[in-house]
Amino acid sequence: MESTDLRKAGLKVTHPRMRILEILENLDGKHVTAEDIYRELLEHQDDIGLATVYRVLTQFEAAGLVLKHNFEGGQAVYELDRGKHHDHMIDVESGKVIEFTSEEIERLQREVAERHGYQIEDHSLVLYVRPRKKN
Amino acid sequence: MESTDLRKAGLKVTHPRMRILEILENLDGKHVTAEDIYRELLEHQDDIGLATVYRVLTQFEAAGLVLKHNFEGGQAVYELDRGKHHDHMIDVESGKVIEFTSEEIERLQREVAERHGYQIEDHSLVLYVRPRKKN
DNA sequence: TTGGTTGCAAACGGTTTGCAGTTGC
DNA sequence: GCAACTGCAAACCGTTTGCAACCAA
Repeated sequence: MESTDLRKAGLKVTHPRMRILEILENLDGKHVTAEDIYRELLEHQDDIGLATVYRVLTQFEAAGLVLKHNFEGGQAVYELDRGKHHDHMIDVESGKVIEFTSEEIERLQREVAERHGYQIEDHSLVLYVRPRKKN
Repeated sequence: MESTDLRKAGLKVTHPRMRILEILENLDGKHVTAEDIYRELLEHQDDIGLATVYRVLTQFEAAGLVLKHNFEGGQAVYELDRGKHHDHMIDVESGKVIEFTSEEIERLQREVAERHGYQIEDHSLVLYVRPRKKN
């Protein structure tokens, strides 16, 4: 992912955008808040404002480059959209986020929607989990 | 649902609490924001502050009397917890919220969690839907 | 050259909180 | 009587916006 992706999205290739894209790429699977990115930038002496981080993330989302999630009504978290859809499981003890997919669940969702005369536009499935007891 | 429920929850039976409980009861299935309740109270000349509405809803949630949902990062919406678990489908055109249940989806969720060594504590499933095209 | 982009500070909107006065029990 | 509760206004916190300076094309 590089400057081409930005141009394709009709966005000028600027330092803030490239740096934020880089940071998102080096996350493999982790999810970050706007502030996480902002702090990371500060640590590397990049003089990029928090407002810019928000603006860039919003543009990236609109361009289909990143996904935004609103887990448990606090801060929004972002991740690069690598194309393969997945849902999330959050370990409530450690805060760890696990990604998973289930074609069967997807199918049942479509079925339920259809049964009500609808078609699915989007969906959000989050499991809040706890390490299994070994009783 | 009445004063008994409040006492059971260790809450004093006050006018604000009773009124808010009443309003929640007369919703059958609809979902309201704190402001919705506040406006409803104003219309009936109840002199109850918005802060109180928030405090009462938070207490009701902790007491297991109401459910709070954070659909699409705006305002939180509340509904009375009538015991039977359900998920939500939101018609993105009209904003209408439809409740549904699917024991099969629930089962698959438990399976997925188990497969990762977890047990489900809670979950949130929201389908954003659109009336089916008659192609 | 110029329109998109940026940093800053101020505004925003939903929610929470400190406090002094009030009320249920 | 006294702890629980309330209304009000101010604080909070994540996010957005107005604006003048800046810079990619």
